[in-house]
Amino acid sequence: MNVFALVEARIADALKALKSEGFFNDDLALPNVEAEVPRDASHGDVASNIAMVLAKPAKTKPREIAEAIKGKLEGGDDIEAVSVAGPGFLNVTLAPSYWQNLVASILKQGSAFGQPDLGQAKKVNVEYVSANPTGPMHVGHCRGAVFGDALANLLEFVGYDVAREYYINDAGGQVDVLARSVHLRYREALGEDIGAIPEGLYPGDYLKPVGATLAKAHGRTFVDAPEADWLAVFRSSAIDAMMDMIRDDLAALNIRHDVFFSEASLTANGNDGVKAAVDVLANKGLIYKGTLERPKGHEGEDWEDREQTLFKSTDFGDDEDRAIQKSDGSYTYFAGDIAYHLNKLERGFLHLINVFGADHVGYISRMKAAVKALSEGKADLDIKVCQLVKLFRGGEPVKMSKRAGTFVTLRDVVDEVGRDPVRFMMLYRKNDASLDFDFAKVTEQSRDNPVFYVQYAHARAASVFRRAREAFPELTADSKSVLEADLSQLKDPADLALIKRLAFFPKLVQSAARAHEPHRVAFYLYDLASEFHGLWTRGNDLPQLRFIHEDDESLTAARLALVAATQTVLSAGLGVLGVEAPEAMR
RNA sequence: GGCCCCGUAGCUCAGUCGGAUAGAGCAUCAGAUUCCUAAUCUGAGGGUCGCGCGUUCGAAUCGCGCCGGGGUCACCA
Repeated sequence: MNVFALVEARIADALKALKSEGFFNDDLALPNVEAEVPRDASHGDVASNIAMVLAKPAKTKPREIAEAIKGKLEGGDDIEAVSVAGPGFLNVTLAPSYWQNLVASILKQGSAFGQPDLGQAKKVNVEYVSANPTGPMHVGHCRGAVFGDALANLLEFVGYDVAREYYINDAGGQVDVLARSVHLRYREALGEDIGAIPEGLYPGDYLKPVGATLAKAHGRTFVDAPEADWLAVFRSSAIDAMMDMIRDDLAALNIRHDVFFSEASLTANGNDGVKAAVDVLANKGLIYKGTLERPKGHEGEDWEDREQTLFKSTDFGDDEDRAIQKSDGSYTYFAGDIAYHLNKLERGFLHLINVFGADHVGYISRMKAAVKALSEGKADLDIKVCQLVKLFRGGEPVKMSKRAGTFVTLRDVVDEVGRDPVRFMMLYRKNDASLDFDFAKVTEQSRDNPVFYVQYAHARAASVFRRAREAFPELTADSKSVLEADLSQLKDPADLALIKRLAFFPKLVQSAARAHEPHRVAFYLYDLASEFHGLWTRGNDLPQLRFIHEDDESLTAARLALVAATQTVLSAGLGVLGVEAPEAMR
């Protein structure tokens, strides 16, 4: 039980006792007790606003309630002091022994520390990246990829059963264009001069090897053959090649998926999963023929007023109904996505998370409407939007143009900056705020980069153990002497401040997981690293705060226990972010 | 024009479920290393939380209306 849960439970007990003694009316419903960190450490270790919450329903002054609770809490195990402050805050200070014992508890739990069973092994589906299989990943995909991966890690960390999915858009017109582009490269590989790549086809050199492979496999068979003969073959090898490339790019960022779900598979093998999904909605009376109004801002002349097959998404909070079929009768992308999400539901997922880029925000409300309709409100879909990443180099924006071939790929960024800084920077910002990414800042001025700051803290902890080995070879992080050290020696305020920061980790991880916000972990790690660096340097002035005392093995063991606990939490947090926790920085 | 995101120190950004005197980094200024890695630390200055109204015992946080920046808006994916 973490410290907040402990205090919450104590207060809840106190409320029950007060109620049975007639302090409150019998019909008063006792609310959930919430405890948090007070803004100012001088207010105590844990604070609760429960008295103010209860004031109105109990028709009693908040301070009066707080005083009554205080009376019940005082003298309890591990509680050193209770005070009432301000309008009615209840401030609780825990005994040093409680904090000292926590260090042992962290070491005992190891990497399991901070994993409250929030998820209870419930199944969660996280869909992220889902970039079109028409080329290498560009830098714009980077943020959503890292975010989705870290979010999946986070949910796994708190006990969810997470499936990481990638939806391959391999069924639309784009992949036919891809196949045609590859056909040109195929002819080129056979010696033909294809000239400039025509407008509308994919010009990238990355298609050359695909053409060459097809040339080797099929010779000249398809050079003058009608498109119908080769389209499917070329499409499928092109998609395979692109997905291999994308998987490599993702691997460079340490990102993996459990499921690559093919859009085309929905309608393969004689099944029509899209029609089936549309039928599900039709059976609920949610599909109809109708016309949409021309959008206000749409002044273009290419607007056609025509009847379409529509999904009544406005019944579920969308702004307008959405098209299911194109003018040629084939299904829209949205129809396929409905089928995919029905598939997720059929696989037993009631918690769905999609990670979108900012350019897809307009898609959110229809997707939520679809899931609401398909699941009859039983499933929840959260859509996390990653805002755009703007690239800079030394303060100057990096201009990108696909035509000029100057667009920056994900691989470019990883190669130049490194995996860990890329991941950390992408997570060192709220997902829905736009992000300026400056190559110069992340590389040249690496001193200012928070990722090194956090990693350095971990490396320093490792370094202490390397040094300690010289004086006390037996004092390893997992040794009995360290695990069972006399922790009452950790009594300096700086020691206790670090321990309290460690104690916050479980609550932090829980709230980050609930909010689906992995960036909170990154900021926490920065704060924790700061606390540790501070304690380290304080050893300059106060020798008793140094970690190694060659003339005192017992004290060294206790201080090493604190270092090990810090290292454990840093490592766990970095693990959630998918950033390496190095043993050394040089 | 509709919808979504953002607006907090000179700059880049945190701010937990509505809580106490709004925080950090950078930059500026002043300091710290015979000693576990100075990729570190200590201190100082710096604020109309875009503006207004409302809800509340209490608002950076919630609601409404403005202002500014960005994204997006039948049929593509």
